[in-house]
Amino acid sequence: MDYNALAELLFPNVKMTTEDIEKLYPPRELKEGAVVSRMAPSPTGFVHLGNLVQGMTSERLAHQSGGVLFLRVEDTDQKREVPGAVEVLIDVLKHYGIVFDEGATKDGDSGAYGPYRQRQRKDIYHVYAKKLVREGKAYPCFCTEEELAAMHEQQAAEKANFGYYGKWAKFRECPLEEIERRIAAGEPWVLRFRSDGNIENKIKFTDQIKGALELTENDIDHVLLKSDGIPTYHFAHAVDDTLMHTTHVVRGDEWLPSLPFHIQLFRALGKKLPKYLHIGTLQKMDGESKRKLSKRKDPELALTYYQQEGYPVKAVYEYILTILNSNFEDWRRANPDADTDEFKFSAKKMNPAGSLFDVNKLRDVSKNIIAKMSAEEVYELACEWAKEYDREFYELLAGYPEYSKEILAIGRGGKKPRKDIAIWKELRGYMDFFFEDIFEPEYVYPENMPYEDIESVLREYPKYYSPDADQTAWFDMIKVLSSQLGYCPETKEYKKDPGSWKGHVGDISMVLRVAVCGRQQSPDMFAVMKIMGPDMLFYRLERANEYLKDHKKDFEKAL
RNA sequence: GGCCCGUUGGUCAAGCGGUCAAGACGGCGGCCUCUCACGCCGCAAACGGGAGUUCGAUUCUCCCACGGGUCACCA
Repeated sequence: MDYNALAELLFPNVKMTTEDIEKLYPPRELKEGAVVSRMAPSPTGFVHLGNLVQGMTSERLAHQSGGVLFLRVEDTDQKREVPGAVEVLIDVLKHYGIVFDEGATKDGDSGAYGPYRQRQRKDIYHVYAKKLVREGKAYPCFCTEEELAAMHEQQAAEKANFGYYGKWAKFRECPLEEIERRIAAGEPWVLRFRSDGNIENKIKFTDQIKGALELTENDIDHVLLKSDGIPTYHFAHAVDDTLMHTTHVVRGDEWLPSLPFHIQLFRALGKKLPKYLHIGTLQKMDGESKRKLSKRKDPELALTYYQQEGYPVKAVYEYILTILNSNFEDWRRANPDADTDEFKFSAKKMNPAGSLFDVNKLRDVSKNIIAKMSAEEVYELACEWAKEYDREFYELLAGYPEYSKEILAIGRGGKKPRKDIAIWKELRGYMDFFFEDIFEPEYVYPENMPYEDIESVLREYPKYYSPDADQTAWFDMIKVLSSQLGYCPETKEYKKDPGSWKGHVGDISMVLRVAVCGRQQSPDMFAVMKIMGPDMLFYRLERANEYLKDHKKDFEKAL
């Protein structure tokens, strides 16, 4: 077989050589040990947790080492591509703090190693393809989809391994004349790799995460170029990561099965293999068993889901960091205020197995992060979220900024900050009673209290309240009111001798809390009253009292 | 089915030949407290199974089981 003739037949318009191209992609001038890595997502319009996990790993490895992180869009599958997906992708990644040094941007590309969109690199792949053909390492295949499907069935029936290999590789030894004839007839073809592998052979390989691996050689003649001339992932990966001088390829371990093929490809091209980090895929609990998170079934896989729910970006980021490097948690405890970039990220600490996504843990991380924020910061982020997802609440926050911030400042700062909310979505429910417009009280009072006493508290309390009192004085007055009504002013004393009292000061406070907040849980009542001011406070007491009177019968029935 | 990866409490996980097998989340109980949220204290909870190697295996080897992934002109 005259491979040169075949190469000319297949790629008559390719004049450049690989050397010509490689001159355009000179080695990067980086210090020793600098990692060059990339994110290489396909633009399907769906950015998921896996993308972030992969992206964060690449980002840390690159930037921590003084290297380069770039974004390459793998748009080789035209069928699946969603219009505008690249923009969405860039926006979402930016939102999560992944900043690229070069690569695809919203208005084109930036960087010296582009283009960074694979469809625009078609000609480059063809130069390498032609070279492989000339060296007898690739050949055209004219099989139709139907023929391939029939082959698959046949293999299933014979219990043979699936794939285009050995005797199944119909066009592997096709004579040049036949190829010429078919091409002249306009038959579509794909370019296949001529594998020299044998499944009897094992190859040793060291993955940066999984460690020493023993893999079976690839004997399948995979497709390099599809019939539209666009490369498959495999071929684009080998060519691009060579030209762009990627040193570390970070990807999900669903790629592990194709690694032997990639190793072959790099060798066939005469290029150095990058280092690989195969990350275990994120799992989720599905009934009794674990499974890979799926785009179709699991909304929580989409990054936009976390935006909608109102998880702060930092929370998602830190949670993923704890999954990636479990010692991050310890580091965080030791360095509560340090920037996450100061944490020494290590590929060696990464778990070779896939981990289960744990919403509880995410919530915990998120609570801690929100608890550490200033009222100002909480306000800003909450507004940002509400503007998009809870317009009514947003109007209130934006309409009363100072008031809102005072509310958000309750129990904030100090050694033991309140940890009430994990996501912005919950903020409304936490502070709604501060706003008359969205106040929805549920008047449920302590069970041990008779109607008359509740009524007395609601009626009498204004006489005991002074807006100028400090917390001690404020509480002392509640104690006085308690005594007047026969309730023990000291909880401890009451517990020693419950028989002598109708109840204790806590019960009286609870009545006030229910009347003012419309529920049995609230932050510190002193702060609540102070922020509300006497007008609103007294109004709430009156309103509660009216409600109480209106429902006197229900109340007595319940007793 | 072939190939590959994985397997420490419910979950995330330390461990890298000798430990009473960390810690975190969650759960439960208690303390603190005007409720809640914190905080503090405590409890329950694990090395998938079987052979080896070894004085000694969670740790090394093999087999099995289970879980996962993958076998496209998708990435």
